[in-house]
Amino acid sequence: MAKYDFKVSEKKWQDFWRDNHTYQFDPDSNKPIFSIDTPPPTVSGKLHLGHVFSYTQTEIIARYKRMAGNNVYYPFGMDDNGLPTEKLVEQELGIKGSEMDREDFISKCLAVVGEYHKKYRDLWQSLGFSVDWKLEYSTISPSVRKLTQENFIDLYQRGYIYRKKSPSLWCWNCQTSVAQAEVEDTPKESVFYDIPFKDAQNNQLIVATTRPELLPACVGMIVNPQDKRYAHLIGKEVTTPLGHKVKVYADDKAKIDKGTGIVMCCTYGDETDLEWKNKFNLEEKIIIDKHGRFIADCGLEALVGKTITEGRKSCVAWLREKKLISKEVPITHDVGCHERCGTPIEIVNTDQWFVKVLEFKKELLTLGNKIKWHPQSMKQRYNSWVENLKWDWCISRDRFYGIPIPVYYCQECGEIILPEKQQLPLDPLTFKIDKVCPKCNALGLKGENLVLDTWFTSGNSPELNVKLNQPLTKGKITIPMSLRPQAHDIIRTWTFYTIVLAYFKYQSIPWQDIAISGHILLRKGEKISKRTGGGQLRPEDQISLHSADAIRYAMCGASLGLDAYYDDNEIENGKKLINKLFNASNFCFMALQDYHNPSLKYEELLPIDSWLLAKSFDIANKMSTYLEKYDYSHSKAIFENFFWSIFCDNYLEIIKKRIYNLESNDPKKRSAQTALFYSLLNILKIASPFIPHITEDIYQSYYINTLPSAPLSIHLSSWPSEDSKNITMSLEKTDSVVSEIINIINLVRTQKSHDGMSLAKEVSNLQIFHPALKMADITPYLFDLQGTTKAENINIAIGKEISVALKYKA
RNA sequence: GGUCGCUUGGCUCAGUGGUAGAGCAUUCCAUUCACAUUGGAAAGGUCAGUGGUUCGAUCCCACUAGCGACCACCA
Repeated sequence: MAKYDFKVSEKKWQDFWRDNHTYQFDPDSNKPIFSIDTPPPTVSGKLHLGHVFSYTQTEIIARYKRMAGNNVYYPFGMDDNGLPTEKLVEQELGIKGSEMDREDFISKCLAVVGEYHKKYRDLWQSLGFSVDWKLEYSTISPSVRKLTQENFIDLYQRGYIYRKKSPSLWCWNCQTSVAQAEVEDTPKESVFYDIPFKDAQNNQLIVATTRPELLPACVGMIVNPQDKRYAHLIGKEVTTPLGHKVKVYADDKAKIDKGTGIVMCCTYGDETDLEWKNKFNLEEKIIIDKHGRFIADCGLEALVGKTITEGRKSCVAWLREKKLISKEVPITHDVGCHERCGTPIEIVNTDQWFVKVLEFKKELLTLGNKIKWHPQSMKQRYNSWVENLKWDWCISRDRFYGIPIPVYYCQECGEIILPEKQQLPLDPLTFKIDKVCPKCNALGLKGENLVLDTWFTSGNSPELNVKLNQPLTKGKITIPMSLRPQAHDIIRTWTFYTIVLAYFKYQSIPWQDIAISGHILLRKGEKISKRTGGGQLRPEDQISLHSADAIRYAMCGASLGLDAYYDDNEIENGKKLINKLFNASNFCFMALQDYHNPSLKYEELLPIDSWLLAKSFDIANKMSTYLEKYDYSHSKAIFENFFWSIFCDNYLEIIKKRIYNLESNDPKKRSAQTALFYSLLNILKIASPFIPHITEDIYQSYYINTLPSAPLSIHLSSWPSEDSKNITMSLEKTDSVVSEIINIINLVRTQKSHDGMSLAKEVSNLQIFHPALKMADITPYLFDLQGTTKAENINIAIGKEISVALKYKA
């Protein structure tokens, strides 16, 4: 018998599925629709094992749902614009978006992105994902651009989007504004500098700060209202080391026990400074520009033109020289940094566009409650994010490769002027619209140069699925979709933004269910990060080394939502299972050589055969219960136990004598064959969502020709289901006896093992002692029992406990 | 600081209000009739700690400790 060669077979069946459109969405089907809001991966380089982990878990669900009678809508998208993609292109081509014509840069981006589409698609296909590739979308495609710009205009006109010049989160390294969700706390080494200020009486007043370079931007001092040390200063003026006079204010946010208890408020050191500036109506002193450099009139000569880091050094040097630092204490503290580049986020006053979210917290929490979360505990992350929002969603980015904000300004009065919807998609930098300012009648219009946060597009993925590919879906996909699968790191971005946009556009939840997967870790505590991408372990290599089925198997061992390790052991187990399935099937087909005209009548089966078959349906039911809850791991575990332990180790051994020793027309043999024929089919079906290639291979080698009206692919067959009466009848009648029979067999095996005998050692007499079973009970199993134990004679007698005594043949 | 989750044999993890389970690792035994990517078996745990509820707690409750994550703080 030829060995199973996954390298040949996996490719063969992937091609087969593609050529036969096996997973194509059928808009004319009457089956209930199960629609999956697949995550469009960010095109930012290579896909890593983290992606494989999360997507495989969804893939299993898609396959199960299809077999369970649903019309599965399983599309694929690529999020191929925005900052990560831009950086990829800049790195790959050695160019800078900021140094070239925007249109030219974008066309270069599109070319690079096209190559990555293919790479991504190839990887997914090599894992055997049952995606309908005709339903692919890209977030930079013209139709998505149009839809996104329409949405922008729509939400702007309905008052959900506004433009404002205000201090916002800014990454000077990436030269763009960022949203709250893109800020990541990172521990940074720093130093607390004690700097003397002076009060009106010329008394020293020590202020501790980690950001001495912001001294020139100090516009106020804050103390805690309860702090007796400084109570006398509240409302008075103090003098900074630079000679500025600033007033002292009281606010609870100043902690008595932190630093020296007195804080300088600078525009802007952090978000609290912004709060205080607004609360006490302080002036704004901007000393750092958009590029993160100190401006010419920043107020301290030593800082001019320097970056923030250099500026801090120079400032400290300057202060030391003037003997204005009384103490330096090194500390490590968390600093909000840009998740993409690690640069500390600054607050810079710029014109940006925002989506209102702060005033809708209550509604957003209500919507979160209407969605079913799997696992449920993940909802808490969404809740705490919404509850703690501090900024409206900043959707504008000062970058190049993204969907342009479709807005024009009157050059005379600055009025905002929108294009017509039929003109979309457009780039206002190059596309001229022929409009007169409605306010001042001026003619000259200037296009907006900001582009949209890519989440503004991908956060609308349910609508993309509804509106794109209309000829293929015929409007059958609706909101809410059935399922959003994703990993837990993007709850505060993708989950949140999608709920926001679905609320504004549809006053609806975007999906019924959300299934949150965990992360795959390389070793304890070692994440596959956005920046490092899993080191040497490339999915492509792992697949060609171990097979797609084995990798898939290894990816679905951990419970939904839990992080897991990338474990060689699990891959080995997967390979063993594939091998076992192949070999067991070969045995079955050999046993079925003289089995023709399959038909299933329970009354024609021996008890153990109907038991096995009923058991296989029962297992399928149990798996189904788990899979309906997106619990692939328990489902896999009970499959494996059934197949390996019950089917292979016990049942196949039990029936061997009937297969080998009986004539073709013997009803006892035919009974075993019928059980084999149908239970192996069930086994292949229930394993197929997990290991689709090997199961298809086996199915195609036998069932396609023997099963009446066999579907073209095992993946188009239906999940095993049987009249529950047949299952319960067979199981109730025989379950306890069969488990006693298996017990007896195991006891004999143990005894032989204990006696140092081969399991094939012939036994002249097997004496069974059992508290309840009588000869009549075991008679239907006697033939099998003889075959399994190699016993010539078998007797049973009453005994306190179950036990066996063997008399070996000489 | 707040919230959520976790703590079970050497490792990775299931699990249940009624004498603890799996896989891997370890040790021993078997072998030619599907499979050495095999089969059989042994050894290995006071289920993190303390207290409570209960006839009975690994499971329910409270507290404590450790780990992880999310959120907040970050002068």
